[in-house]
Amino acid sequence: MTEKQELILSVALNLFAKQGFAATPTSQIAKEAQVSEGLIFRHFGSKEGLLQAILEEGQARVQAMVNSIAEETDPRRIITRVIDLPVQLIEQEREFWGLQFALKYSQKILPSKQQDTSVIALTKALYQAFDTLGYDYPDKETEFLMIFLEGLSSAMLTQDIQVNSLVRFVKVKYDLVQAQSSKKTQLQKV
Amino acid sequence: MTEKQELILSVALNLFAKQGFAATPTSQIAKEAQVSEGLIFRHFGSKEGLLQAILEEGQARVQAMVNSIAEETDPRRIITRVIDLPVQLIEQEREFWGLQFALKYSQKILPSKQQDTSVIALTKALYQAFDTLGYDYPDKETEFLMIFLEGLSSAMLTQDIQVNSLVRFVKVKYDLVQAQSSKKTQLQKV
DNA sequence: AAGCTGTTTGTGAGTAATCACTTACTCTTT
DNA sequence: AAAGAGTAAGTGATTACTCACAAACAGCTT
Repeated sequence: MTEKQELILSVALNLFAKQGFAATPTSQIAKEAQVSEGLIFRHFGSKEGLLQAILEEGQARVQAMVNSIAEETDPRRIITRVIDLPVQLIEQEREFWGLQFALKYSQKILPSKQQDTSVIALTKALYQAFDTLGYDYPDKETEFLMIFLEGLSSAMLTQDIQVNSLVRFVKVKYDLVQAQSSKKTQLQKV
Repeated sequence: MTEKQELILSVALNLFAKQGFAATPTSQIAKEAQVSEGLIFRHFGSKEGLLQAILEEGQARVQAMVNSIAEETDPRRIITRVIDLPVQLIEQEREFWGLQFALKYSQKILPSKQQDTSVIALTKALYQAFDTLGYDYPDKETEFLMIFLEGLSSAMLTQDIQVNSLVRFVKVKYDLVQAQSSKKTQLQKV
């Protein structure tokens, strides 16, 4: 991977996230990366090939974090880390996730099965955690939390929300941390 | 509004939702609507004007439903109807909402202040409902539910989930309906 | 009814600009 | 000297949009 190759990837990610894939011409990528347009096609074959390279690079980093969560044994730690995961990922790579979410709604782009397996692994870990903790409907509880986290990710990308206080609130609900005041807000388990 | 004008709007919505705004040429819209390409520009001025017309048309329908919820007085009915709203909207106009979500992540398109005011009105109604019911942190509770509903909408558009059972599960959590079995899963209020 | 007139609706053939991509070539590294 | 990295100048196809003109329709006067 040469310097210019990495530069192209980074500039392309930046522009795809900002303007959208279809609305970003390769000529603009070349110009801002200060390379010839032909180099993009030499390295990545096509504009779609460039997109795929960007997506695969980002996906590898996710996989590592997901695996680490799945190895966890303490159910409360699992739930905590699943909640923290999207927040960390988006704070680290906001542009990448903005692009991911934008692509999600255009049925043209293939979702690269790796992403599915990540989500499935996370779902399984969460289910076992809720089950171990004695929740009555661990499957629904899992689905509920996963969908909330999808909304949280979306909100982080499109609005500016106070993530920390909201995450704390959620953790209190799931009895993962103590409430700050004497009042209680947690979910009732049984 | 002539027949062909409505035809253009409907075909354009269909294609924008399926392929994305930038990836859909006006020539394709004209072809599938069986009108001359010039007619699109006669009626809507530009491709962006066409998009705006589509968005404004859909937004009017939302406003009516939101207003009706805000007039509600019973807090439990408010929460129930806020939860049901996105499900109904997406079931009625899946393509329109697919387009809305896709546009959300491309910073280019203006979000048409009307959408903001709808969300604000909904947020206010929800806050008052939670407050009336004696929830400890009605603001956090509101934010939490709104973000979950954003995730629910997203999930309805991109996966196929069993919405009904999930919505029921949520309503049990908020004590809006009875649990089917003797087990309890609802949120604890105080 | 019939004719006249102005406005709106609609068409088809343009247009310049831009698109993704290619090719012939040079430079750099080993 | 062989191979990959990099470039500049193209390529035809496609893009959003325009324009000159025709058809349809409305109202108004005979």
